[in-house]
Amino acid sequence: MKLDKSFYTRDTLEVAQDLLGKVLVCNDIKVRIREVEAYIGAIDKAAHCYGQRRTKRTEVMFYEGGHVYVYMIYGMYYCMNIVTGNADEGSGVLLRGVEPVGNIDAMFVNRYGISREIASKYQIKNLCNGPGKLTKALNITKKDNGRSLLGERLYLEDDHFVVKQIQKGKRINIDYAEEAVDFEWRYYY
DNA sequence: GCTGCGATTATC
DNA sequence: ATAATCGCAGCG
Repeated sequence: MKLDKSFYTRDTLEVAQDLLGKVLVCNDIKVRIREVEAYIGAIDKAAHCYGQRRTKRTEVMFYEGGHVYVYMIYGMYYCMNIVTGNADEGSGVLLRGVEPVGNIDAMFVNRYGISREIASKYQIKNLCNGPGKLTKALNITKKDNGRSLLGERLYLEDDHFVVKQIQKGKRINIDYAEEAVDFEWRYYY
């Protein structure tokens, strides 16, 4: 079942936890969400849109929940967020890790430019277990910034997979965020 | 215009 | 532990 708008326009921390175990569909590739981090601009110094910082880059973060915020990091990688809550809220959830569900071969080609056999030195375990890796594996780039998750190319599915135990902890690589470094908004299983 | 740096990754 | 690599935000 495809998730509709009402799934995304809720409290960000609830959406973040509910995202775990859901299936992300991108063209013909499917992956299951394993690790996420929430970012809430109104109170979160780690968020790009902290303090209503509305720039060309962060504009999408202020869209209504159910859109995708993609930005480039370190000049080399893209990170993908799912925008949550109401319009002008400025919050979202970063996808930090997923696991392959369908069309793993295409993911290998996207990641390494070669077939899975030839890329045998690389392990499936490392295929998409990071924010920059998963966008590469799914071929998600700047062109997807602002895209709706209610469309055809990119959307989420609930296949009734049950996550037994959700783990939580502090977010990764946000040392600059002062008190927000201690917010336990990273969820995984 | 300039500058410093980042919600990362692969490799040493 | 460190290089790779460039768009963005802040400043002026």
